[in-house]
Amino acid sequence: MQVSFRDGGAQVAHASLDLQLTLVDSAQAFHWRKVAGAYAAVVDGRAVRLCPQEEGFSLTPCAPEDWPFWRRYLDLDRDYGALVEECAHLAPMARQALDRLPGLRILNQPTWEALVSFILSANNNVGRIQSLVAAVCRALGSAHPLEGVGMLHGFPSPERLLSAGEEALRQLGCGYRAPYLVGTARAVTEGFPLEALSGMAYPEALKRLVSLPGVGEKVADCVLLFGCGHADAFPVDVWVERMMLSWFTPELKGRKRIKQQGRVLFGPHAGLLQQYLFHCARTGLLPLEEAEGRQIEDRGLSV
DNA sequence: GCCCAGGAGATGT
DNA sequence: ACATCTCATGGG
Repeated sequence: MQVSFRDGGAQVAHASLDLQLTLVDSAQAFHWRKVAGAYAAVVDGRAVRLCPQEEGFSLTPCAPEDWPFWRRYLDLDRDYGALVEECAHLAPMARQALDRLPGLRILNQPTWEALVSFILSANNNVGRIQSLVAAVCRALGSAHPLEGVGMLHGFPSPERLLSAGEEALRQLGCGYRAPYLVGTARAVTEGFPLEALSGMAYPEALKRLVSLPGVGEKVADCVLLFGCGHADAFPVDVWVERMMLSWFTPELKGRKRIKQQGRVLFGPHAGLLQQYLFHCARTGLLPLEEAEGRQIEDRGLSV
């Protein structure tokens, strides 16, 4: 990987990052806006535009001192080839999922941003999560102008969510998740150790997260995987449940047991593989065996 | 109208 | 421990 800085931005030569797949289609983040073939968002207060280039991508603006942040966010230091080798012994569907999605990387998002996103994701579909996150950020997040893009909005701080209140969040379309967001924001302002989660052992970090309102085991695992660097966290939603039953462990009942099985089968990077499998199942890229009473229809996921 | 969506929380057994 | 309900909201 080679990086050069000019005109206030960074040019990155990197063969293995698919921006559309990683930032938009794979549903690990919901706030990236597509603008004329590029991708724009505010992350941790930094407005940026990512643009695919021949043999890599550009990042604007990006001062040299900001580069380590984005490098970490995009998980560019991980050897995804090693993940493929780790999974060589697994069932064919696991290797196929990895083969089918070159350039999918697992983001390291700010913990608070992942937490807000996945509280809003509960019993909701990807398209609506995207528009809901956008509405909350636009109404309550700080505005950042970006040349060639217009105004971008970051995630509102815990203090801002708390002062906005439940009713304002309902007005924005959060529904019954509004009080969850307010309660979690309050806990964070009162000292919940968000930044310490990445340094805790997985079971301890999970226990802390599920103590927050609106955070059950699935949401907690998403926050740990996408926002705390816990690559062994294994979120089980409806798609992962269907996928596991169809491809790996038929007749295993209950998401708790499916998660346990996934963690044992797939090992310390189970969460990374989970994301490949999740995307293949949800988009129909790899075929799910038809379950009782459910037709596999063609879902248009143009986004 | 019904069913579904990267579920969580409360209640009952 | 497990099953069942309800909770907003919008799209198919």
